[in-house]
Amino acid sequence: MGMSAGAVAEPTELGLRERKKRQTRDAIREAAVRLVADRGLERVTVDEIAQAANVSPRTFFNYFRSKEDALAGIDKDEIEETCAALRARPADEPPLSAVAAILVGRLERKMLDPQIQQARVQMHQSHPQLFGVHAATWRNFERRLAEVIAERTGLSADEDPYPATVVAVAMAVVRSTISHWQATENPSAATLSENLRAGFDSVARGLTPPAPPPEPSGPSPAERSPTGAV
Amino acid sequence: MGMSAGAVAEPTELGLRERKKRQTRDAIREAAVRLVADRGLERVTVDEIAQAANVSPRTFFNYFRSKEDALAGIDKDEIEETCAALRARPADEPPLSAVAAILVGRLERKMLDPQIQQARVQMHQSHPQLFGVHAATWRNFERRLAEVIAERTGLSADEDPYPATVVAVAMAVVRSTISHWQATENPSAATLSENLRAGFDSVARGLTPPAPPPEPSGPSPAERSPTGAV
DNA sequence: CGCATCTTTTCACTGACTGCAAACTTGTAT
DNA sequence: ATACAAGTTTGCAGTCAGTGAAAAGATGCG
Repeated sequence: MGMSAGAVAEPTELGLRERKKRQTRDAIREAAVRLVADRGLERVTVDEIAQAANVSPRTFFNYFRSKEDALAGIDKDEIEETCAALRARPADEPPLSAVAAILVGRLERKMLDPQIQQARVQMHQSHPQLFGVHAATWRNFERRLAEVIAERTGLSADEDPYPATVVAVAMAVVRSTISHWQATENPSAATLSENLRAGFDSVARGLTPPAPPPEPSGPSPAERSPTGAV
Repeated sequence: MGMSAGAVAEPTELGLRERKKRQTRDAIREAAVRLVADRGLERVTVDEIAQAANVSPRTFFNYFRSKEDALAGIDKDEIEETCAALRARPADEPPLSAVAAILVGRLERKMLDPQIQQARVQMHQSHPQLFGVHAATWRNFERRLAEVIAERTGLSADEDPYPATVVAVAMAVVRSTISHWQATENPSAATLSENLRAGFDSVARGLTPPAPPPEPSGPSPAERSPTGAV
């Protein structure tokens, strides 16, 4: 088949085969996301996704291991980037602060595209099963970060539970805060970062309880501690 | 069929129906865990589990929504019990301590049957997908505990992120510690509790890093610190 | 063109899971 | 005891997810 007259602007590094494959993959993913966003996860069959993407059902499984897999967007590169960012923090910074900083930064960057991010979070809220697909990846993510913390503290990631604990706790703060932030009518999107920082502050203070709001019964006014940096 | 001579010591609060249901449920769960621990998740079919539990395959699905569901370590009753236990802690105890206490207690009680429990933990390690199924349940569990913490602290679980954070962090400590404990050759099963307590202590101290062990670079092997713990 | 290689499709199959109606068990009022 | 209401288990028939194998169709290349 001769090349069509309109020369492709792209420097066609990849052969026709590779291009077609990518195209097919994208078509399937796009069809899956569109259909699921429309009707919900269990109201969409693989056959329908395949049909919408103009491929056979079997081809769907040539590209994705499961229906959920087609909806995932997990990036190995991001793990590496985040590890590098953690390594780049000042060496004398306390581990929790360092992890907090990179996780908050990551979130802030992601929130720049609220459309996609909101949709993704929403999807995880309404289909917690999707969490399962990512579980292995997140576990790996935590492990890698823990290794970096181990380097920074001079501990052994295998022997000492501390690095893993710091990372796990930090992740928990992020998850919990996002969930809480989603659940409340959030006045402004910007406050997520503030909430995160407040959460990390609270952990850094050993999770001592904050002063409750003024109760009608017996107000015992403990002084509010000034919320500084993490 | 007459009751056997050995009269049941239990004060039969529940009718025969309810008792049989629990019995069936337990039988299915036990069969599922045992078989999966033996052969791995994908080498066991629902039919086999049902057969091992002496019920029809259809009955399996009357009790559990999926194969994975039968392996979930938490049910509604347990959530209620744990919430009650948390409510029963001294009112002046710091929230983190209270949650730590009930979670450690729960774990210790479960570890009384190391066969099953070990298998269960192992399963989660080798089949991270199971987290997906648990995600919804655990989320609910966390939510209920957070509500109790909210009661205890006089905060609003909806408005203040603190209760959810405490619970989420505590859960993270437990998960992380179990995982770490599993990964290391554990000399004795009893040290899990100690590790958990150490982890919670560390959090209570704001996750400040512990002192690192002597560095291997210099050929001056300082005496090993008499670390009883970890 | 002709051949090796890769991709897609078809087919047949196992296993998860659901709805429905029949059969059976238990609680209870008579 | 008996009978009836209500709950539980089961078999059956069917849909959908997911896999292996081999035929059929593209593509790359000499």
